[in-house]
Amino acid sequence: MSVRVRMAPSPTGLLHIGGVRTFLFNWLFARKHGGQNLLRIENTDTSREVAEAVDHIQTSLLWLGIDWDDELTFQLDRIDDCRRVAEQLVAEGKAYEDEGAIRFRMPNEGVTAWDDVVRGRVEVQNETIEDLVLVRSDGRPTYNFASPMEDVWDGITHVIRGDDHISNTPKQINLIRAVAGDIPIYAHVPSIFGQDGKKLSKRHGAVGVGEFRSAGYLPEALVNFLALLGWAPDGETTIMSRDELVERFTLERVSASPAQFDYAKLDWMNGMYIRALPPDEFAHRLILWLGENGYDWDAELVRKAAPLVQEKVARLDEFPDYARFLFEDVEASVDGGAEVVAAARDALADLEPFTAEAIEAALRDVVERLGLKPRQAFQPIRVAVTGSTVSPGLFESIELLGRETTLRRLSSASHS
RNA sequence: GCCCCCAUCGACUAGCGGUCCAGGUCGCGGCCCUUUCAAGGCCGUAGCGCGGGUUCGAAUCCCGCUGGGGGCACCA
Repeated sequence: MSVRVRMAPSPTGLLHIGGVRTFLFNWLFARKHGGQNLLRIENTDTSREVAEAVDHIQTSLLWLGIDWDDELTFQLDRIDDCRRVAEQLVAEGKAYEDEGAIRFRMPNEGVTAWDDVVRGRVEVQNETIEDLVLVRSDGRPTYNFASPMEDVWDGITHVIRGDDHISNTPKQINLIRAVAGDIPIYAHVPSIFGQDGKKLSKRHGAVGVGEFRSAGYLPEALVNFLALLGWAPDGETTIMSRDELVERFTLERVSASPAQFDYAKLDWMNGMYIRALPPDEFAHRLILWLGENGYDWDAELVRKAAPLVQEKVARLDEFPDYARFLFEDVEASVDGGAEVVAAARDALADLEPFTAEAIEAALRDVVERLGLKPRQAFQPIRVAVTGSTVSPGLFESIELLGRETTLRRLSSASHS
């Protein structure tokens, strides 16, 4: 039997990173087995907000490269089918009316059990399960009715979802039995905590996919990182391509214990991916990111500046701080070092050619003449030219800045 | 209160009875490189929650405790 799984988000404003990790596991599992991965929106109304959220969900997933098969479906579209099933269950005596709602009769004795792929066998005493409301008195089916019914109708073979659904599972199993559907295989993946061990929330930083995107994370790095949260192929490998992830992923190796989201490690991994990018590709990503985030910096200049910062940044949003001096005026006040700054100005005034190599030779010459240590000499020049004590390589920076602007900043700083 | 789940360095994890005085990665500390910041290289730091069993032998199996988490809705 071919594998069929589903991603079933609620249409809320932001796609939570914890949910995305669960969806990623679905996707990896489906792709690994050549199966299908469906996208099913668990909506209960059709407001404009929902439409926007659905849009946002799709955009976010596609940005991460998590795609789906077939058309996406909406829970709301199947409420009539749900109602019919509920009526049938009432007719069969398996459900009953209760103050206008329809309730499903749970068995009163025995146990309901399943072999969870990540947790092993889970058993629940039936006497602890209350009769489940299938249809509310206003006629709308409940989640715990609609969701398992959709799993049956969609031919879902494996339900891979968050562990907050564990206690729903025995209810859903009993319901599926009652309608003579096939019980899917369940895999309950652990939740993700913030760095204080509490539930991941806003105050931990980014939690929505969009926030990670605008923070300058690369989707492939985020996917790699997320995959390793609660899953590991062997305990040694950390950097894995998407293909390798697909090839090596197994549900059996998903951990049962919750993981904390470590932003520092994500940053490290993102930096690894950035440095591994071909320079052209890095520049391309930068240009796109800058455009998405309100910078109208000259693309050609960005392309030239990109190689100077590629080794230095962990996230794309660090680029502006390094390269701003190339695009905007800077405050160049040097305190101390006026002498070397002035000498640098003179050395560069007529330098030909105005290349990093020649600039370095000229400046090193100045440093030697003045009897300074490189460290002491270059820092005032750096501050004068870039307006910051932290910058890309000085000589390359000066070449890119150009003679005219460089001289102006050097002059201005040496007179202050 | 009742039910269910979880428990290895600060973090992510490997480990599925002996090969583990516990391995990898991030972080952190030190050193090297160096025009700043990074990157890179090298070295180091740090852990099996507690108590009982089972066994010749336990991080690995069982029970209890403690600590976390989730659920007990006409929410999803």
